[in-house]
Amino acid sequence: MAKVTATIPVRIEDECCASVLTAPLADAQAAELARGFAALADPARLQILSILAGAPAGEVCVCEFVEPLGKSQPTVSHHLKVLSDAHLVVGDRRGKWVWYRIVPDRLEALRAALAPRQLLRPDGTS
Amino acid sequence: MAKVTATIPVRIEDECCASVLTAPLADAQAAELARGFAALADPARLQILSILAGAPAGEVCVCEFVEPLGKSQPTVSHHLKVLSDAHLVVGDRRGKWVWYRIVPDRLEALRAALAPRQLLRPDGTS
DNA sequence: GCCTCCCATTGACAAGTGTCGATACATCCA
DNA sequence: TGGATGTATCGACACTTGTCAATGGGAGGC
Repeated sequence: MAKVTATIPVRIEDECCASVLTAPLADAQAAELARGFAALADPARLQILSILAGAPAGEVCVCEFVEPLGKSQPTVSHHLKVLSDAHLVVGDRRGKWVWYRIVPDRLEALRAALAPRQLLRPDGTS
Repeated sequence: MAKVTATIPVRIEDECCASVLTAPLADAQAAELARGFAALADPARLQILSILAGAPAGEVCVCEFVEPLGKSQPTVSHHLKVLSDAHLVVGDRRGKWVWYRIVPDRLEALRAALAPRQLLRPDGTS
């Protein structure tokens, strides 16, 4: 926030675009957050996270996703890669199988970015 | 969650894809959440929300976005429409200008969907 | 060695998205 | 009524994304 002469309802006079509002959320931070939310912007990927979150052991074998999602195996693998690239999940190979689990910190960071008070301002530049 | 024979670490025997995990997050809910996150999946839109969140009066005139975002007016209008369609913001016309403000409930709903315990399970089907 | 199984990658395609210039619409003022 | 100003829509474009069939690669069993 920068200089704002009228603190409250800004009279509807003749000047609307009074500059104000310096750099909001820095470009780099906005881009980083956007990448995270983009990874969440697909039903299949949300269902993957849902399945992972509901798994008793906290991790699920890749083959467990194919049937519930109703997608082909390459498609499932693609979505897992997107989530993995976004650091929302990590995979662990054990023998023939690969087990994925959620990365709680990353998810929490995205959740925190939507917090009411410091909305989208991880640096506290409110 | 449905029937799971082994409650904990699922032996690495020979059966991996043992069905399990019935419908996770329902398709409709997943699609709805995905639409919400898709609206957040763009740096320009996150900056718009950031500017709105930082505005003293909680609302900002459209023209206030153009300069800080560095995008053309039609592009800004487009992003506002995306946020509006996702019910993340609402616009209010006053005279020549249109003032936008955040819809807290909608944002909170998306944030809640990322909560650790009931992760992505708004219906509590954990 | 070879075969089988699980998963990842590639290639290709349709569909969706971000962007801007041009234009239309809405409102206010003279 | 006409012009000026703020905002939304349209058309077009490049780019990205979700999807699957086909293929490649790693691990275990024979």
